[in-house]
Amino acid sequence: MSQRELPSVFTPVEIEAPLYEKWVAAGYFTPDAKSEKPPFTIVLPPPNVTGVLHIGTALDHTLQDILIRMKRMKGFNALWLPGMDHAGIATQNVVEKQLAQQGRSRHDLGREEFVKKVWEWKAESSGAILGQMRRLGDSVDWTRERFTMDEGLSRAVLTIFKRLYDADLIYRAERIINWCPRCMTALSDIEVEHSDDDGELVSIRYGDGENSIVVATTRAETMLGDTAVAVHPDDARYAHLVGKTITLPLVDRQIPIVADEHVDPEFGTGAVKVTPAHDPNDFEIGQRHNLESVVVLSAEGAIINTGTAFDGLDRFEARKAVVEALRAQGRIVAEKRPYLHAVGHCQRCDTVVEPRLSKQWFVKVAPLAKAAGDAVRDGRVKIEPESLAPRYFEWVDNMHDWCISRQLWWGHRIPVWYGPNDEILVLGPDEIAPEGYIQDLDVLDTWFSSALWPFSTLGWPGSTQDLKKFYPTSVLVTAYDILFFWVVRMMLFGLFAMDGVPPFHVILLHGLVRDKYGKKMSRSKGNAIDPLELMDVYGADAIRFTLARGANPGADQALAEEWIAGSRNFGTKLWNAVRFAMMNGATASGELPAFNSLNAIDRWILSRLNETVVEVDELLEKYEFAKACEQIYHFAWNDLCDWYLELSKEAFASGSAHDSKRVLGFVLDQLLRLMHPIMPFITEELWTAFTGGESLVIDEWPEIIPAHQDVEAVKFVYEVQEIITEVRRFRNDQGIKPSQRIPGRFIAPKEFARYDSAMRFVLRIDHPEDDFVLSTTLEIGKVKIELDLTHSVDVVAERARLAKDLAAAQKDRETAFVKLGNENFMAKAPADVVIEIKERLTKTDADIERITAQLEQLPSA
RNA sequence: GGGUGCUUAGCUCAGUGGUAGAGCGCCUCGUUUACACCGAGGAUGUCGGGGGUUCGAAACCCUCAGCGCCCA
Repeated sequence: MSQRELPSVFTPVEIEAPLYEKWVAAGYFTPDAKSEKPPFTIVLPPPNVTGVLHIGTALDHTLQDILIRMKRMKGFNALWLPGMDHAGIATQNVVEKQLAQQGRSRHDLGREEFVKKVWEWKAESSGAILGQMRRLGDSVDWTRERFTMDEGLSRAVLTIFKRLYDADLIYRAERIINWCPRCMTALSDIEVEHSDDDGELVSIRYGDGENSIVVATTRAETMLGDTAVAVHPDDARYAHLVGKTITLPLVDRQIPIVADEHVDPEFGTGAVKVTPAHDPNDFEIGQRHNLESVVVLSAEGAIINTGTAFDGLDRFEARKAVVEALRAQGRIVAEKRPYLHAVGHCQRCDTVVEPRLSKQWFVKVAPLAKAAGDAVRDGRVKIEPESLAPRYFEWVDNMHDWCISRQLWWGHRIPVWYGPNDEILVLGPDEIAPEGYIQDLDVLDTWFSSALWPFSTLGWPGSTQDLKKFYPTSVLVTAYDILFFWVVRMMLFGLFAMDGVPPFHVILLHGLVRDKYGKKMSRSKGNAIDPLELMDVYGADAIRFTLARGANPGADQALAEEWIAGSRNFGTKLWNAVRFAMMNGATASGELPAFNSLNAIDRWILSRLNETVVEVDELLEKYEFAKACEQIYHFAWNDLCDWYLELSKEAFASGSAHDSKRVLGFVLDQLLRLMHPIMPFITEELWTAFTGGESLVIDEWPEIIPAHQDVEAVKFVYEVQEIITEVRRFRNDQGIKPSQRIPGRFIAPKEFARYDSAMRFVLRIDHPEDDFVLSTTLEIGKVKIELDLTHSVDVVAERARLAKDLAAAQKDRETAFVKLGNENFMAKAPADVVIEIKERLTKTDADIERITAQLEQLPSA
């Protein structure tokens, strides 16, 4: 196979896009459903159709791509299935904003026209993230790309809805739900984000004189909808009032005072106002005491139905107005302002969410959540890292019923028809409603369809070949903060729809990407990092390697541009190493020479390579991405570039490196394979140039060769490294420039003779000539090196250097000596530890003797 | 308020009982024909505080302090 010359400078942006297009065109990412190879499946947690690639997504995708590429190289029938969800609220918001610019609303268009507009928008402007995934190198199968609103996936939605309804797991009820007055829709609990906001806590006196009671609230305007005051049944302060009524100020309604166990007598005055239509706890009190629920807030968040002057006021204006009116009546007994308290915000638009009584469709979660919890408890699904499992249990074991109605137009319309006499009819995919029936106006929560993703994308409810082959999926990869958003929901529906077979074997959770100082990234703080900009500068491989290298199991990682530059530098290093190898005739073809016939340095690098392959393989299988990257980095940069190439240079230069050319070729070939899942572009470019092969994407994972494990060679090269490091240190301490050559004599056991020229080359020590004058002797282990320094030795520097070594040796000796003198240690420590300490004592004794002798030989300063 | 983490070199982090590590940063020297996106050498830590267990603790236990996250 022929080699292709590499340019001297590596330019990632020039090679990446063409390589990616080549891979896609060749169909490398498309698995064969008919293949007998074992399947390995990942479904991409569907990104939002309005979304763009941010740094957290880049991490998520990098980890998935590493796994899928490794498995593909290992011979699995690997499928990574991409697609997007339709993101009901977000998408509708985008299109509504566009309409608003033309001064129109969706109501001007009507439902049908509006939905058509959204589809048009989707066709033209959505999916930016898909293009960005290509830049990152995601090896997804584009031929299987799906969208939650596709015909097939919509069919899945209708099917599951009917099945759940028939199993009594979907119901309609009037409940307190989270309402976003801006998006004008109900939200589920997890679409609400709580933050501690400044507010006010006002204490209001209801009633007068003996028959008065003080309640406190942060939402004064809701008092207009109060239908009771509640106190604890054992609270003596209010015993005389329970059962009586009191006049609700401003509204002049008589409301009862009820006793309820759930009131905390310690909190505030021990009395609470009860607004059943606008507070979940109050709603429950209302249920228990048959209280009326008075809705006083409109969908837009304005006061209604009170018959007071407040009707029509926005809730926040009303809050002030109500407090003023009460103050005018002398009913405000206390005010705390600002008062820090938890306030719910709409995840999509940040508007303050209003709890509001309304009729919605719900999924009865308890039985499904029980199954989802059990699947993890009994080990059918593994959460990685295991330490995050409690978080999962905490969630599934306490999950509330799931409100799935959304008052939107973009999404799957709820497949429920209401008959003329209030009949309720739920229709499956191919069923048609009778004459006179009207379909529910609402659509389903987007996650209702995302929850089906692991099997709807494979053809369910059809019984397809893909479904048989690729379900259940192998691993689902996501950040721990969105475990609940879709992973739990996929579990709920997967177990239900697929007869108890969970949707994935492993849930792999990774952390969040933070800024350099571990702070959360945000646009407003200005510390956000845009992966796309960074890819322009450093290339996709650098981003991928950096993110993977920071990915410790389940832990957040800090990221800074400098670290990415470091990864780019690593790529450049590798590039130059391969270039150097090719210049020197390294080859990846032909038989590897018999291992035992090789010199120790070749055996050492093969041994280190094998160790690295074994470790990286194990680590990646355990999802230890950071440690795997560390191993690769260390092997490539330190072992291979710093030592092997340096120690081999002399042989390459003198043309005596026949075997080493093949060894180096083998090492690079294997290393590039090992790195390919993490840095696919540069490895592909180098490997195809170096080996002439077709593509690493579809080539084999590096082989593990136990016969290459050579402890003796590793030990020997370690000694060589020690010698070289010591001489370099001496040269440095003496202020001898790296380029200055020195005559010197090696006095060493014969096993070192073969490497004499290699060491001389690295150390720039020439063979002694007739005029050699011995100036100083270095002793390192078994080796003595006599040097002729034309200028005299810097005695002071040398004395300092030796004194430092002596002190270190003495300190080590002392530690070992004390241990060995400790009876308890000798009696209780394991034998191998005792032996190790004894050896340490012997070695330090010898070192001390040697260094002391050297010091004595030095002329006095 | 209930859970749950974290605290190791200037920064970001590894290290689950046997002489404290990595990357980046820092200091010195250096263009030696792969690479200055580089090479060589170097400095830097009472492992948050206190107590305990152990022959031996960064690691195990208790306690205090600080920071974070999730849920309410």
